[in-house]
Amino acid sequence: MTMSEMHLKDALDTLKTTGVRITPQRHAILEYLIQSMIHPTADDIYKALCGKFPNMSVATVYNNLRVFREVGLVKELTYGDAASRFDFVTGDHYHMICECCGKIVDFHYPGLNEVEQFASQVTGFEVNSHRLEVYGTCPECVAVGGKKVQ
Amino acid sequence: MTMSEMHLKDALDTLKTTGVRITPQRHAILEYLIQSMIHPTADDIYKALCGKFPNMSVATVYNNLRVFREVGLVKELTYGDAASRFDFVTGDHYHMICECCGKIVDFHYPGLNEVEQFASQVTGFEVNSHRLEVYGTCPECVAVGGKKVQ
DNA sequence: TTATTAATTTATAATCATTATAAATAGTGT
DNA sequence: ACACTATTTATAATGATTATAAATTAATAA
Ligand SMILES: [Mn+2]
Ligand SMILES: [Mn+2]
Ligand SMILES: [Zn+2]
Ligand SMILES: [Zn+2]
Repeated sequence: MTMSEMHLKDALDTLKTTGVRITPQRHAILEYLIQSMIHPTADDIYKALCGKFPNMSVATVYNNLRVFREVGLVKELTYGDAASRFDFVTGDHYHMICECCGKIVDFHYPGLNEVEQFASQVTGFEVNSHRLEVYGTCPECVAVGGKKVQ
Repeated sequence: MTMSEMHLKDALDTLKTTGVRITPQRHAILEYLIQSMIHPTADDIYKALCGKFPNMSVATVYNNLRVFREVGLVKELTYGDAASRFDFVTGDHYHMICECCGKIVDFHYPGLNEVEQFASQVTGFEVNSHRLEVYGTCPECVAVGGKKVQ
């Protein structure tokens, strides 16, 4: 069994135990998210699957992404004006984002617990989580001398 | 001269040297941003000033916030569905955000340069900046047993 | 297998932050 | 005060996301 197949099986199990029905659309969205490396938007997913599901509504994609987020299968990466992007959850990692072409690349880094603790002490908040993104220019965009777009 | 007055003077100087005209609306928006502690949305600013400027358009607020961002006077904090919030730039700092009431509190922390360097090495990107936010529950919301809302 | 039932999907309209447009107005240097 | 142009205003448009309600279907038990 490949890694992707294992992730899919685990995800379907999670849905089953959470009492969420497994529909062909949900199956396909999960499958797409697991194999995708691009951190797709809802519309990316819709476009990728509307060949297989000609009647599927964008609302279905949004609805299911919300369901997946609520049961912890998916993380939503939100940005201002631009559309949210979705990341199938496998483990903690951070994102490097190209300000020229929008590419998002994963990277792992040993936790930032000390920052969380420090922030908690100095603000008095109870800490739940944190979000770290690094912005820059990807090698491809550097090569063609790309300028900041988004 | 108070700190706020100095910030305002510096900001107006920046506009002058950048060739951006100083209008009453711009003056008022800057003044409001400098004294505000709440990291206001464009609409917050609009509501706060439309008493003084009964004919001002929301578009004016948005336009000027973009101008201020472009000349480096203001940072835009973007979130998914929710409206952007704006922060008058005085120095580098991070944000602690209450997931219950939405409050945003500043905190300072010695740079995360090593994370930037690490990320650059491992991804091959040229790094420009990073964004770190810590999420949790503020003391007030903890006191009343508030639950996660946004 | 079939019937039942509630969850889900679909189609469509609504929402809401933000941006675009064009005409009216006003800041700045002379 | 004048001329030139940036800015403001009013309004419409955009685009991502959500709401609604009717039609469909997954899951479960008889
Ligand atoms: Mn990722
Ligand atoms: Mn701040
Ligand atoms: Zn790039
Ligand atoms: Zn709070």
